[in-house]
Amino acid sequence: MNADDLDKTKKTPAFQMVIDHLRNQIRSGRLAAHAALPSERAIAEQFGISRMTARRALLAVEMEGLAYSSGRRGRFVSPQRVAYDISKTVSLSALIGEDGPGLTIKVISQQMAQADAALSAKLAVPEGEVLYKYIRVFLLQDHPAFVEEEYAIASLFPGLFDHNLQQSTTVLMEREYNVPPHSGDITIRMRALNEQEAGLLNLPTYNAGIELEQVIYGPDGKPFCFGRQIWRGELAEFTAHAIVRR
Amino acid sequence: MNADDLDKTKKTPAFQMVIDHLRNQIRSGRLAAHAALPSERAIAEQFGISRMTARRALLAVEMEGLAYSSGRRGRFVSPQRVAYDISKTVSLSALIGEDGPGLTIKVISQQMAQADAALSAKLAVPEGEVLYKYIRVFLLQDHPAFVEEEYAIASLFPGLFDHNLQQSTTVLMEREYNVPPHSGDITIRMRALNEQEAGLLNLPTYNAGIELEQVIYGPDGKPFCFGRQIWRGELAEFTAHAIVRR
DNA sequence: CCACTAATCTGGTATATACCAAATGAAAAC
DNA sequence: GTTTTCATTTGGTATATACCAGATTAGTGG
Repeated sequence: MNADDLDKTKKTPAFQMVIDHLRNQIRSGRLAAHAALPSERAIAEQFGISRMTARRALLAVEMEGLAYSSGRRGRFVSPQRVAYDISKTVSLSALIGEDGPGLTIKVISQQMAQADAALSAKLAVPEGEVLYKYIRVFLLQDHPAFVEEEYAIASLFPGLFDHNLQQSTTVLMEREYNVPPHSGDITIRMRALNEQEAGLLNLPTYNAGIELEQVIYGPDGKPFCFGRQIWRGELAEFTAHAIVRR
Repeated sequence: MNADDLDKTKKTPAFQMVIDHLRNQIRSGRLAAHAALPSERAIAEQFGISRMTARRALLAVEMEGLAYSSGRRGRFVSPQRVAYDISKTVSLSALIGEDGPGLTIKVISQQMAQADAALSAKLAVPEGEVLYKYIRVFLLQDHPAFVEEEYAIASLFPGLFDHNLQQSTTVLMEREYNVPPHSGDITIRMRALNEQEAGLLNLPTYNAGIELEQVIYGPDGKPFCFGRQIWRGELAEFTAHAIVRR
């Protein structure tokens, strides 16, 4: 498809037609995950449009989750979404398996923190309660999937920071502290990334991602951990099995 | 805040600073839901930037879910998100209550359809099985929240289309056909809107929304209904309670 | 006061151009 | 063959301008 195929007499904007073309190319399976897409300038020349219009089409395809931009290196075809059953597990790394072929966890920061009003409500602790706070990036095949900011009640997990946080913390908490996750309260919404998240996920700050917040409860029904994951929108897929209550 | 406050010697792009300003204005609560935001041209003049840059900031704020654009009428502050507990109910209208003060359901189309491969898999029926297909928009206080495309097995609901579809179909199916929803399988992801969806939700087609797909099962464990809801991203918030299984 | 028309405002689409800065590839030097 | 430097390519940011078309407001006439 090229400039001759852009029917400019129709009502369909040029950028839409380019979106359709790119979408078809990606969805056809002809391009592998992480395969490079043509540059803004190449598309502009190919279709006889301005670079800004080409850019717009590429941004839309990114928005659709079919592609991602990687700094000045170019844009690439997105890998498949990760299906995460939120009604069965509260730990993605436990789900995928830490020894799975593609999962990498990077610790970005860790520190002691004190519960503010919001956190004290989430964790059912008094304001000022000492918490562990750690921020990590989860990468799948070296491709950042989501950023997680998590808080754990310090009194329940003495010496938590002496352990390697590049693993499932729920598995760690169960193994080392005998605190198994029994249930979780989860909230999912779409929102924009902040600067740090965007930087860690290699996305512009105004991009939208999917946020998954969860409070994890132990067998005694008390919360012990609160986390926020912000996912690249094109990678996230959450499933659940619901039993209807009346 | 105006042009004097845009510090152009810093590294922060102008559009980011305008985003921050708009975001603060909206989040401060000084603007009510559905209050008008300044136009692109007004912001460009106020901050001494180009209209394209102003536009970019406004689009980002929309993307963040804090505002929505309404044709050529302008941009407005988004209403609050609707929290929808997907682990308890499979019917949003039943949740909100059809006699609730703000819910309106509009039927966009209805027709008989035949199950293709994908639908036959979802509904556990043979390909070619006769289905009801209906597309509806759900509005909250006259503001479109999501578009739903739903399929129901025709043999289970004779004369379904003789009923008013401007109501909860799960409630209708239980009341008129004694087919109560027992459980559901739900999938949530982020994707771009197609043209029809975008038109119905008053959004540009390249905008991302949250898609919620669900298969509804009766007490006999057989699926009877499959639906796809595509939500305006700024309005959706899904919650769930998970029991951890090992 | 109401209806119609014109003017104005709004967001939407597109372009050409300019510049920046990170990343990559090619060429030159050791 | 390896390292360094330069050139090119890439996405990112910004601008001024043009035009379109829907929506609203203002003005005019009955």
